[in-house]
Amino acid sequence: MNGEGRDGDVMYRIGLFSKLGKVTIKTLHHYDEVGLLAPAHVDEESGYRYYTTDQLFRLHEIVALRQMGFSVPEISALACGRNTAGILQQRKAELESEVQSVAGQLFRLEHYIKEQKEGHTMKYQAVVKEVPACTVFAARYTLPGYAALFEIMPALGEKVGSANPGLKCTEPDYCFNVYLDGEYRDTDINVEICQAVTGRGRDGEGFVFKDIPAITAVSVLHRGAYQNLGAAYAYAMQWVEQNGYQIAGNVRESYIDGVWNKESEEDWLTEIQVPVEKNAR
Amino acid sequence: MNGEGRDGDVMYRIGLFSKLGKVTIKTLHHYDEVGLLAPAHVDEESGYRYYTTDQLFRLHEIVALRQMGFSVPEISALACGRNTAGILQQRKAELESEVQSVAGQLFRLEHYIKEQKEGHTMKYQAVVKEVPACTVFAARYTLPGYAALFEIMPALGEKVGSANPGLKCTEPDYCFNVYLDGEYRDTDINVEICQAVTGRGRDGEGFVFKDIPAITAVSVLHRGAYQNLGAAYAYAMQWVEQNGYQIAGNVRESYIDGVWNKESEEDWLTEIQVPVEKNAR
DNA sequence: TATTGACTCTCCGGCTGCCGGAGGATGTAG
DNA sequence: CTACATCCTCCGGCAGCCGGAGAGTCAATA
Repeated sequence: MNGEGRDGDVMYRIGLFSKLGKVTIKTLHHYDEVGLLAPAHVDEESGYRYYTTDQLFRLHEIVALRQMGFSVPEISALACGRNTAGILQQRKAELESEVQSVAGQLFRLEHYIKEQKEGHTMKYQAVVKEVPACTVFAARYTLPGYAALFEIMPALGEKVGSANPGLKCTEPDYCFNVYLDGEYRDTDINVEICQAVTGRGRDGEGFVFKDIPAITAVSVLHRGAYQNLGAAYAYAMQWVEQNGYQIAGNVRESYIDGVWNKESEEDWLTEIQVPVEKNAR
Repeated sequence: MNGEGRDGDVMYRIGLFSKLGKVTIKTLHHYDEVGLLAPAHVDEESGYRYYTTDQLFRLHEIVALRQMGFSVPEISALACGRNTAGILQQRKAELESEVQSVAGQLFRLEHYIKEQKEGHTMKYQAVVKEVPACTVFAARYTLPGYAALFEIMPALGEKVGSANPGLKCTEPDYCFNVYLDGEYRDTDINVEICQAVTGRGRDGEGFVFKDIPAITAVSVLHRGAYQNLGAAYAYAMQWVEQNGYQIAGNVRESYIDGVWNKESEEDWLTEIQVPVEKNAR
């Protein structure tokens, strides 16, 4: 019925053993292949695998570790006893960040569902992205109103260009404004205009070059005229707050499509980038 | 510099577009292949993909959904607007159970680390497993002590067998006891002996057949003499409590190796199975 | 003793959401 | 005209198995 090993132990064939341990035959094959759990005996002729209850013990250990989410190589390492504490701590850290991440996903999904229920047209989508580091030239202005912005920009470009011949904008273009006022204003707006370029140049009157570091940002795209940008800002800010993030820098308003390449205001495309960090729980 | 579409829109090649959207080229290839996001235009000769800022909008939506953990087919379905609410709810349920599961893993790992720190020899490993449904014959006894158990069992087998010729035990064998006393006793022990068989038979004097349903159980293996089983019970119970489970039925003590096939008590192998359910948070 | 029928073996491919690289075509600048 | 960057299409790989094909084994029956 059951095979007998040399030492008289009961030997189970893989099918029975898999039922004893409540794992599939395929899994046992796999563990054999990767060296996690070799059968006590393999018949040389038939290739049949034979297991003993000792293996059941080992299997239990493996399953327990798998149920904590360890990978097969990790379990092998743990079995050899190398760097046990390190592996455990590392897995703990992984799990902790995974808890955060799954909770975050759930939060975002609930936010999304709620919005949809409230009948929003899902005009905005917030996305977390990494914005790479870059070099920009920056100029500060106090403007009478938003309209003045796009009169200034060509002139600024000209000025910087003539002081730095050969200077090039990045491709794709990355040009953004930072509003320096803590509050909303529609007059006397303090603004910093930044334009990403391919290398540093010499500072000039009213503009400086800076290297800005990479950031993590929540990004919201806005299509249409600038007068409605407020809604995009509101959405982004609300999203940040409700999804467990914290604002970690000045918000950037980045111009993708605008009057320079689209006739219709409806086609203008602007991206709000809110630098963020994860909330400490 | 940038291509121009028929309608005058700026067209981006895949590299620039990937930088605009902060996704890799490979990802865009992939989304094209699976039909999630086709480029606005593909050059027939060169095969080059060209994207517009419209696609950027769409891409944003996709990324947002991916960041909530939706799969590609789910996003396709959401895009088509079929069964939107259902998919959202399903994903929500998935995420909720994932939160549970990851928290559970973390809990178990912490338990494991703590044990290891306390210098336990990791004698026991708890594993959650599904125990399949089966048919058993069961008999109840009040025993003077544990030793009596294994005198009774052969006789019981005989009795049931003679009343039901042709009856066979399952393979692998599954024989367990359930202690009916709520507390520990070492005398006047109320016990139910169960033996899994391949089919129902006729009830007889002192024994009945029953179909027992599948359960989820926490399993702990114990190797050695029965007098030390207490430690395994203690471990199992503590584990259940500390890892967010709840006892959901009578504990089974299942005999895998024993006096019938192992000479040395040290080799006896017993499995404690504690039927459980997840705690409602 | 041949024949079932239940097991088991070894490949091989597939799942997800991409990544990495080879080998070759295209596009743009100097 | 030549670099050099960019792009294309395969192909294979990742983790931890699952499913199936095709062939060999084992124990018991007819």
